[in-house]
Amino acid sequence: MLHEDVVGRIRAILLDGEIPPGARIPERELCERLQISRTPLREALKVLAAEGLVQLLPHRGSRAAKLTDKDMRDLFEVCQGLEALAGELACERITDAEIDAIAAVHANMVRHYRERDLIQYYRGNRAIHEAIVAAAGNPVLAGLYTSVTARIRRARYVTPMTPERWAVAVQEHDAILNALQRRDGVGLAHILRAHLRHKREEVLQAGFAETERTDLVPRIA
Amino acid sequence: MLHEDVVGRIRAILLDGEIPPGARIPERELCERLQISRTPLREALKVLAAEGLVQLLPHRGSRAAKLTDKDMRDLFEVCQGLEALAGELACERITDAEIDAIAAVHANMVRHYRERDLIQYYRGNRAIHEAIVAAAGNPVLAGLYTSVTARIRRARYVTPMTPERWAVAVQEHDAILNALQRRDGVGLAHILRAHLRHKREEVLQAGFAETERTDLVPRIA
DNA sequence: ACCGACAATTTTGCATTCAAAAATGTAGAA
DNA sequence: TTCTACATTTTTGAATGCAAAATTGTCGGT
Repeated sequence: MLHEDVVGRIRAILLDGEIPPGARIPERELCERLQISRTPLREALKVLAAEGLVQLLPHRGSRAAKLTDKDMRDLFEVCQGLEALAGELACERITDAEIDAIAAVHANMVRHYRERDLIQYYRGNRAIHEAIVAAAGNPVLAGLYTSVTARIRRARYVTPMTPERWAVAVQEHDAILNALQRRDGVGLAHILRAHLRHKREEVLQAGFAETERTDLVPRIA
Repeated sequence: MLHEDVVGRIRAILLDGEIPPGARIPERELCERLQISRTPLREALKVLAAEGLVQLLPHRGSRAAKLTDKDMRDLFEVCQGLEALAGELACERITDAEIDAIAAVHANMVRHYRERDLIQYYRGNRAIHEAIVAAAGNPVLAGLYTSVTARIRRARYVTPMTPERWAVAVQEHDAILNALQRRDGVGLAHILRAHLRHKREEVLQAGFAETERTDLVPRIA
């Protein structure tokens, strides 16, 4: 197995929550499962630690990183900035065909909304955001976006929405598509930021952060 | 030596250009120099590869990454986005004391400009940009900024400037400080973007990219 | 002399091994 | 019984060893 594949496999395990945030990462088990020895596994863990998905504690092994409220806020904030930038660049560079493709995904997503199929709705939703970033034609930006969004993926695409919030989100997506079609970069950036700000507020309100707050858990006695 | 230190040492060696872009990274030599074995060295190289400073070629070792014109453009583009975001956030969160500190560095930098001391000018320049990012109070943003700017540091802070361009850059910095003092986030974001766009144009014009363009080098005969 | 095939050497990537550190378990004293 | 000191076990972090791959060097054919 290639180094990048090892990193990818472990990343997937972490993102799927198979090793939940805060849990210790069992080196020996993962070695058996991936059929590799500790050397390449540990190389991968250090890479993932640099990405922020793994927390390394010297002489105490590694844990799946846990996000505090502050982390979540910071990540969303950066994500807003990256998507806004992507939106502006995309409007300069996107082709008509790419816009049409996004419009199709959008229409499909709206259908899923009408059917109240949250899973499928989120799938389309994510595809649209990623397509906009891809259309920006900037691999550096795309790379940062991937690593930042990976860390908030679960919060962003799992949180249930109130009917009101969901309706607003769909409206925002109409506006996003509209700005794209008009190639209104500034407008698109604006909408994307608001869209993500709303999502962030929702996520934080839902208390989706992963802190255990052991300091608030009273000891027995 | 701690893992993070190993990464830092090698990063420094690469950023100093001691191993120039495109050159092979001599594993055995580095091991001796850092007094470590190949295992921790290779862990560090994988981390640096994930950062974009090192290029790994399967079964062919690692090289110091080389930036093409496109890479340079992309990195500057992202840097613009990050600094603009940092500027907006900084205006919301910066304290009066922090602004005063930046104003002091600014005054000093202007003095170095009058003395035509490019080295010292760049030092202050960089300190100001970093202080703005720090004032944004977002460690995630700061982290991305660090890794993106590391890759363009040499291009950004070594390129000589024409007297005209230098004068304009100083004016832009006046405007940056002014926007900060007025806590005009939108304005600051605007100026920072323009400032970096100009720098990027300058760098690209100077042909600072690190591509060898072997395809353009005519063979003998 | 020049090119290509084959052998020798080097380098890479990973498994294994080993010492040090941390975690765990145990026994004895209060 | 409960706490602490000590021994045992486990886990971590790094060095070494080994097989596979790539590079280099050599030789024979043209």
